[in-house]
Amino acid sequence: MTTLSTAGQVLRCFSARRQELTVTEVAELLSLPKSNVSRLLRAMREAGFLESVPDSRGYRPGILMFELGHSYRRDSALVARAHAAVGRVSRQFGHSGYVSLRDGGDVIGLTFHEGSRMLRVGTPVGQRLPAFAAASGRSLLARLPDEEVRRLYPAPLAPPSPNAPQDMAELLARLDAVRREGFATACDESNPGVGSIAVAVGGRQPGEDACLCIVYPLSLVDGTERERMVAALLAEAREIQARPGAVAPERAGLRSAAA
Amino acid sequence: MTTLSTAGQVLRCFSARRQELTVTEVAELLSLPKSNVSRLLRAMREAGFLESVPDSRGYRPGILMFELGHSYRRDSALVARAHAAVGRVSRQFGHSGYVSLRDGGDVIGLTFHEGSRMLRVGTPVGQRLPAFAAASGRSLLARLPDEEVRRLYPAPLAPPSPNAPQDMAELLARLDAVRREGFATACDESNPGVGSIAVAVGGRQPGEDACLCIVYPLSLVDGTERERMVAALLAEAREIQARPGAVAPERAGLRSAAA
DNA sequence: ACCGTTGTTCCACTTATTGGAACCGCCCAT
DNA sequence: ATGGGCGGTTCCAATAAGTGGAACAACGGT
Repeated sequence: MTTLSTAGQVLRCFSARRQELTVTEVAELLSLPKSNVSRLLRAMREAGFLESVPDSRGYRPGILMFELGHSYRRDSALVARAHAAVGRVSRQFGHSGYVSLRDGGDVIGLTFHEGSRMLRVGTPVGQRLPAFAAASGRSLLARLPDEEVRRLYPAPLAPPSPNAPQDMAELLARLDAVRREGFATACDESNPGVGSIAVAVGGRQPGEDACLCIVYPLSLVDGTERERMVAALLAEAREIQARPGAVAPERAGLRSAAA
Repeated sequence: MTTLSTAGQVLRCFSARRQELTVTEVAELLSLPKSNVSRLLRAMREAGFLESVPDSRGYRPGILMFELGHSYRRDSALVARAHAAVGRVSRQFGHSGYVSLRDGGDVIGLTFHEGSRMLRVGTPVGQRLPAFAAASGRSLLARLPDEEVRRLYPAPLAPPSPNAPQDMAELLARLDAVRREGFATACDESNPGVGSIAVAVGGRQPGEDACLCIVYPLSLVDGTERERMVAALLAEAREIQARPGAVAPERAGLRSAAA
């Protein structure tokens, strides 16, 4: 193991839940000697990857991570168009929408358009979910051959709810349905009370796909509205696929703030 | 030099301008042999710090950076209160506002509240500016002793505009004024056409300070409005300082999206 | 003041990193 | 077509790092 890959493992220990970690916690999570972890975390702090939390022994990701995170794919044409498309559907129905990407067996929210109804789903930006247990994730997984999906989940699936696929066979069956129908849906899977509809759009390379997803409170949406949202998302995705090089979306205001 | 600190240097080569870098570019920027850079970038990709850009030789920061960046200080009470306070002043006057932090001799935008006027200043979130040439930066620098400010800028200042401090003496004089008056201002410094007013609030530790900043188009604001904005910001900052442990701001909607 | 916990330092051992030079592959100009 | 030129990779011995068990130090709590 190189120092660099261990450092990567350390960073993966952080999440929205775990915003702060100590030497002992990291040592246990990664099964490493405390001595190594102690030096590694200090070295990562010196290098800017981490910072010490004041009045605490803990470490947290450094401001360098924050800075880098905020220009991620800022000028990707595909993401920009997907974001604009999601925004249109979101405005039309009043439900929140977002664009997400796949990273291995997970999906991560990339951009968000907040819904306009009083009861609305909040932002998933920067959050990681298991792809197999999310509409957005399955819409992206469906673009891979079954064989590759199997490789992404070598261990048995750990479904977060009874509505999620319970094993590989069920997952593959649902992916097949996504391939036939062109969209994926989920109800009460990774997030209780939330339903979602997702359509993937392709980049030039496989693995460079993005996903358009609308999320809504289950209590608010009936079959008719759901079908209209599916149709709207499919139409937007078709438009993106049909004309790969089309216009980027507008940006309002002066470009960047002063101080 | 350890691998880790070199990796940190590599990441610092990226910015809003430079979203993608090749082996040769990094080798020149850091004055390192191409052989090392070639291996390092590959190792950083394997570890998740970077990803290869499709149809290009280039590398860009990886999705791991994006993920980590989005939970940075998400649950800091100081930042949350500062953000809420900036939001109130921003709404009152219609101009954009933001919260920023100092990192060495730079400031970085952390949260943003968009203005409501047709002409408004855009987001600085995740962007790095030289602290000495920004109102937000000077409000934070003013909390340090002169001696430490000198240490932060060992080389002669490189002012981005004639309105910025041209040398260390002028900077220290302006910091002194900030300490007396309690706020900092800037016009046409790092961003042309933009004026700004900034007030710092303190964390428990020095260096853990945050800055409340209002930014406006110079063409829209006269002396009277400016003074009222200064007063509003000062009042908010006083409130934060007076009651360090007070309430966090509201968050709307269901907490996190499903998929 | 003591104990348990957490983090750091030490040191011999092992392994990775370094950087010059040679090499590969691609694109462009002749 | 062919020979640069350029960007990137690979090779290798010298060098500098990382490793982990154990002893040690620093806190916090009772």
